[in-house]
Amino acid sequence: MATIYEVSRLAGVSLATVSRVMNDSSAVRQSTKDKVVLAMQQLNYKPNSVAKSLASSRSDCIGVLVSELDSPFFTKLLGSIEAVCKQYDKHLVVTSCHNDAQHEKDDIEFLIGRNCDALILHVEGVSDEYLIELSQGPIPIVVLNRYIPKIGEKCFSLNNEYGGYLATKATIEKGHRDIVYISGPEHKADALERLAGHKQALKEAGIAIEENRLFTGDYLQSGGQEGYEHFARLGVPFTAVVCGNDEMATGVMAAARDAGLALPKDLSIMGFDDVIFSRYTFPRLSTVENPIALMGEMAAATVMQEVYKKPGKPIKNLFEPRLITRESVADVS
Amino acid sequence: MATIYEVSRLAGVSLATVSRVMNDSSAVRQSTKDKVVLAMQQLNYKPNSVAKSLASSRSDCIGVLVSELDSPFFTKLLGSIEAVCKQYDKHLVVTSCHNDAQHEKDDIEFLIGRNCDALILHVEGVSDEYLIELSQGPIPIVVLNRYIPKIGEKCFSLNNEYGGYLATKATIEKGHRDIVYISGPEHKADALERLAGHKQALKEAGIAIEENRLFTGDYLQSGGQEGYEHFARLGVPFTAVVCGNDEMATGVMAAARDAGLALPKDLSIMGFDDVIFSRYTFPRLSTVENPIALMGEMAAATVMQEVYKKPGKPIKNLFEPRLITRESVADVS
DNA sequence: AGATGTGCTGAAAGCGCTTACATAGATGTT
DNA sequence: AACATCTATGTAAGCGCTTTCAGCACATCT
Repeated sequence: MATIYEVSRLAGVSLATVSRVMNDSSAVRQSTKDKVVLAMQQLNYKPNSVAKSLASSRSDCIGVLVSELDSPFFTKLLGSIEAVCKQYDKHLVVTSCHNDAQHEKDDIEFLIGRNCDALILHVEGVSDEYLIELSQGPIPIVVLNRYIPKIGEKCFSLNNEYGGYLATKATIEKGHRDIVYISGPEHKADALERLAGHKQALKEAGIAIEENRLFTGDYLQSGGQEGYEHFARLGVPFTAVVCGNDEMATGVMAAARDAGLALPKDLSIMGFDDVIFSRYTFPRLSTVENPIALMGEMAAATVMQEVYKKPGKPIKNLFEPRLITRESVADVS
Repeated sequence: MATIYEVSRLAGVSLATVSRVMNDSSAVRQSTKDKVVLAMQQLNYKPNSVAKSLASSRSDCIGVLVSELDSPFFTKLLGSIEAVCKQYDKHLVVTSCHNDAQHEKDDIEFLIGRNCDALILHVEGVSDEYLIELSQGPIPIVVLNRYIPKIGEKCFSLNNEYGGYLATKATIEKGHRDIVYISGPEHKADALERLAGHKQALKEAGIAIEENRLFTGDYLQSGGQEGYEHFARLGVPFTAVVCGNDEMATGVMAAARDAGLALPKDLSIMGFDDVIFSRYTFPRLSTVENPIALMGEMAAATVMQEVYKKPGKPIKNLFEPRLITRESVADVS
């Protein structure tokens, strides 16, 4: 691999000039520029971005930290972030840290050590305080799916509580009163917020909130399956199950169908997130839209504007959920 | 950020010794090591991996290039690659290049310039020759979903033709004779191979291969939808549609259902890949297993063994598809 | 006693680039 | 003609590490 030194030799100029041509960081006479460009082509010169990064303490890389890689949720997120970055010629260093605070910290430090220009974080293990402190450090961060008042302008999140409220309210409006809820894991803030919204809707409708109508799942299909079986075993009567996310909703679908139920006639199911496959299920899943892609886009756009001073559209931090009515919730009124 | 220099000062040793402690690259007396470790802790020292990378021309990073980020296929792939890398403390630099040869080349060069220790490539634009040449360069590569004889041991791929054969054969065995096929894009090798397998199965069964029973889609849901509508408009009779991948199969499902058909009674549908949501559909999709996760794992394992000299299980390069019989293909015999 | 080896440590030369700062030449000003 | 002002380039000092080489202290062998 040719280095800048060889280019400068061949072109008969100094290192500094070559560097200036590469970055067009200051004026270089056209004739000189031509010589340099020619030399670069002849040597098939490719700048070494590691050296560049060390010297300039910039990297044109954005570190992204997500909980998992292999879920439709993160797929959507990553895809949208990448699309924005690509547009501005920035690159992604992706790490996934499975919800464990220490892992998350390690990964964040790794990304910082990589000279990432900014960090986009979807973390659930570390504390608010840690993130606040981090945000005061030299490297800009934005956080996804989490709202921390002190650094609100760096947070991109959904009004989960309202989403949970919408889901259950819509179910009630279809005439359901015997509703069970399958929540996401207790250590996830969004799961708790959605649950709070659910309870709010029940309360407004004057429906009692009973502990045996709540099951805590894992946000995976298996959680939905277990939840359905749990309630069936318990013998509580229910005509609808509202789920903390779409994956669990499909789990319920599978389990209910295995139990011989016709959907949605015998059982109504409500999801949350509107991930890609929710419109492929049968019956197509009624759910709450979570504008994940938009959030990712906004997060990335923020970085472009703040860190790289690129012009851009105004930024939006808080997203409102929207009910998506398909066919999985039957009318029983 | 503290640097190695400050650590060496505080510990009263040389830079070299600190470096040796960090990497335990050669013997250091225990008492010296203790001093260094203490100093590191006191200064909360974090090594700068960019500097490390420049000095050592290693990066502990593996470059991954995929066509898209936001598809269940790549999700599965990335997830499995990441899992292996994490185990060995290696990191991923992910890029996506939307099937365009020039983009792919640019991205590959970017990754090389990043000092990636190895490249895992899922590319469809660049030529075999380019990849062969690349593989002779200083940086090791493996290629996914593509078989290039000259560098066979670096390729990880599925026997797509046999998979296509299995899918159609299974459909025929259920008694179908009027079968249409929705293929993936013509520029994708795997799409063509699957189609070849399909034709082979037809031939064996003595079913004529007709051009108007073939539609070329885009591997997306929309392609399935368009395909169904195309055939419906054309008026060719068919009882089954075999699809180049699961996403198009779900597209067919949606379109067929919109047209008022009962599935699978009125129309049988066969997919390919067994991506995550294929078991969530209704009827659950019969498909061909594509061990994507396993392929990713093997690719990553190869890198660990070859590049980092880690011990590991034997590597497998060629994968055999397996029929997964669910409920989307009805028996009409 | 001298030769040889062994274990640990330090000095210093990079890795390939950026970026003050200095400088030389051209131009303008009085 | 003397000076200031620009503009375009070069010089050289890093960025934070790794790694070769040499050297020192000590033990071991003849």
